[in-house]
Amino acid sequence: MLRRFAGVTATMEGSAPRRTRIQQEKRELILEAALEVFSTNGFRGSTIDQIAEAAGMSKPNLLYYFRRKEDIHETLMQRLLDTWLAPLRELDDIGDPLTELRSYIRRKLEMARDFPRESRLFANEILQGAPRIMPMLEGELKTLVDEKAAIIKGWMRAGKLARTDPWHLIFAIWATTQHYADFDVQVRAVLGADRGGDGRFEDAARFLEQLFLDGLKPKG
Amino acid sequence: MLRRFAGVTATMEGSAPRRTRIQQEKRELILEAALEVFSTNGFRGSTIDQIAEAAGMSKPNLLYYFRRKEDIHETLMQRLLDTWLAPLRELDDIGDPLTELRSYIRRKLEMARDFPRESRLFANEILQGAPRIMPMLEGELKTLVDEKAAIIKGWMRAGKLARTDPWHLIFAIWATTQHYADFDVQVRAVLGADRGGDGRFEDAARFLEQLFLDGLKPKG
DNA sequence: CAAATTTTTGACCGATTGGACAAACGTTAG
DNA sequence: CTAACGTTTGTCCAATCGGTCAAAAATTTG
Repeated sequence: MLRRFAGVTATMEGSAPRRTRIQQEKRELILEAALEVFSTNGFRGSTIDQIAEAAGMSKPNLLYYFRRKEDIHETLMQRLLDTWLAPLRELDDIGDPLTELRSYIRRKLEMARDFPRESRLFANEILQGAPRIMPMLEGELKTLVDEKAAIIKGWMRAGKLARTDPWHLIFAIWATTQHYADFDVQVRAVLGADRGGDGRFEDAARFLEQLFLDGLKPKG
Repeated sequence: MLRRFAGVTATMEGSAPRRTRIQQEKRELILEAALEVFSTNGFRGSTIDQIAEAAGMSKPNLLYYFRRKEDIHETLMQRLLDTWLAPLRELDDIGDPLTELRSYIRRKLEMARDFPRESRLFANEILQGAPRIMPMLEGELKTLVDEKAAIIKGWMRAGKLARTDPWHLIFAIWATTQHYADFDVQVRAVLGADRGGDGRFEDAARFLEQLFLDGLKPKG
């Protein structure tokens, strides 16, 4: 008799892998634990034992739901990318350009605040050369960014926005917002006990809005 | 007879550890190799064997110069921090504020271009919670940033700069410049073959200058 | 109920890890 | 030359790694 596995590799046929209630719950539990572990230790720095312990189960039990360590990481990555790019997808041609950009910045900053582990997981992957998601970067991501850069370029041509490089503008928004998730320890250490509390995201939001809209030149 | 070691732990007395010519050269070789390996794989993701091979020597030979893996990382970190904060230390009260900030941004961007491995080594450490340099962040770094933030605040009070949060301004400069080192793979993937070449740093410099000085609002 | 199936676990495996050690080798000073 | 010292390496070790497997335990199905 063939052995059965609760997990399904990503390369299998696209048909829904119909899972039992227990399988769904346990897989969810593992992914949650793995997000915690991977995001703070990186892929190679994390062990299956750590994830299993964080998920409250034995290692062989975990391997019953995900056959390989990489399968967990892959599943996590696929889910992440959808939600991670959602704010940029929402960037819309209709509406006032400055308002549109401001709310994109705000949404990205909220994601850094509410999903710091996802941000760090992504940062870890990119830092190490993106060995597992390179095709996505050159494909899906590039296409999306090019598309949005074209919209921004249109706004600039219409005189609604200062003329500048849309791609580097998007990079700057990513960098400044994700910084508050990826470099959180540093931000809190530098701000100190008094200013490093919960208010730091509102301070950041105010600052970034002013920076991106008006820059640093004094008025008048 | 006591065994001798070419390496000296950081906790030993501060006296110069007088080393032979060979020791200096080999230690330098190891640190160069370790920078390459650590910056792309993280601390836990790197092995002594990898570093030894990259340095062209056997593992026991490497361990003759650095007794533990951590000692290499620690030495690398200490050297890094000095040069890494040098641009901020240069930020000076004399001279025009906008010019001063512009050249700080340019210096940081040049460091991202010329020392990407150092940037990634630092990013790796912060991402994983800065377990090895936390005291430095709360001590030396915070002191330096507070000091420079006070200078910037002075400029703002004098009407030479738009009023905003100096700390978050420094974060934004760090984030936008280091992004081109830490997320280099992503930047190149999104820009594509034509625009992702050597010119990307000049494009970034132009964009960042405009962003920080004038923001995105259209003129007039 | 009982049979079939799914879930869980302890024991185990080969590979890799960081590091120890003594012996061999090279170099230098008297 | 030779003794002392500095350098290099092969070999080894215990711990940890990702992953297997068979059997026990729990659950679902008829």
